[in-house]
Amino acid sequence: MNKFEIGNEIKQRRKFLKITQQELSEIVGIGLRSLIDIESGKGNPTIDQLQKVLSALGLTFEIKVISNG
Amino acid sequence: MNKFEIGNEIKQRRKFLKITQQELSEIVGIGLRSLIDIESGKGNPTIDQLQKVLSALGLTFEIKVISNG
DNA sequence: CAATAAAGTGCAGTAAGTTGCACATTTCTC
DNA sequence: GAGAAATGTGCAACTTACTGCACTTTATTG
Repeated sequence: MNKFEIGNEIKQRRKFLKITQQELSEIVGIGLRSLIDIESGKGNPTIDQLQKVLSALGLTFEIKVISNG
Repeated sequence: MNKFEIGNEIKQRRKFLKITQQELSEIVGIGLRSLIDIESGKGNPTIDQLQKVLSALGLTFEIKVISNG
């Protein structure tokens, strides 16, 4: 899962919840500009920022071992 | 999953693979100091850095919807 | 299609992550 | 338990992310 996929997941989820980037940025407490960059995959956010956004959207992330099955 | 848990996952995996922090930092191409901070949960790395470390360890991460089931 | 809202961009200042160094502490190994 | 290896810390420089602003482009709505 790369930055673009992450951005898309976030964007999809935000749209599903029917909120704007502006609204989400205010809910999360990060700059609108940062959120835009995250969603477009152009940014390189810190874990804290990513966590905040995911959390606000009812999302979370897990670490997994890459398996061959 | 918070930064401490992430750090622990990484540390556990690294030890499982029997490599030192020094070695892993060289494999990944990041500073030893950064890796130490990531493993201890003190750092706040960018996605790029986290991805590099996870990838080198044969790990990956997924975004999931938080469910009530 | 005109008006408005939403999304996206370049830029520059501010805040924060990254790194190596020198050193301290903990953990192995004999 | 001495010596060595691995892990961890404070610090300062260097680099990069974060943010708001002014503006452009792309939906959306009447």
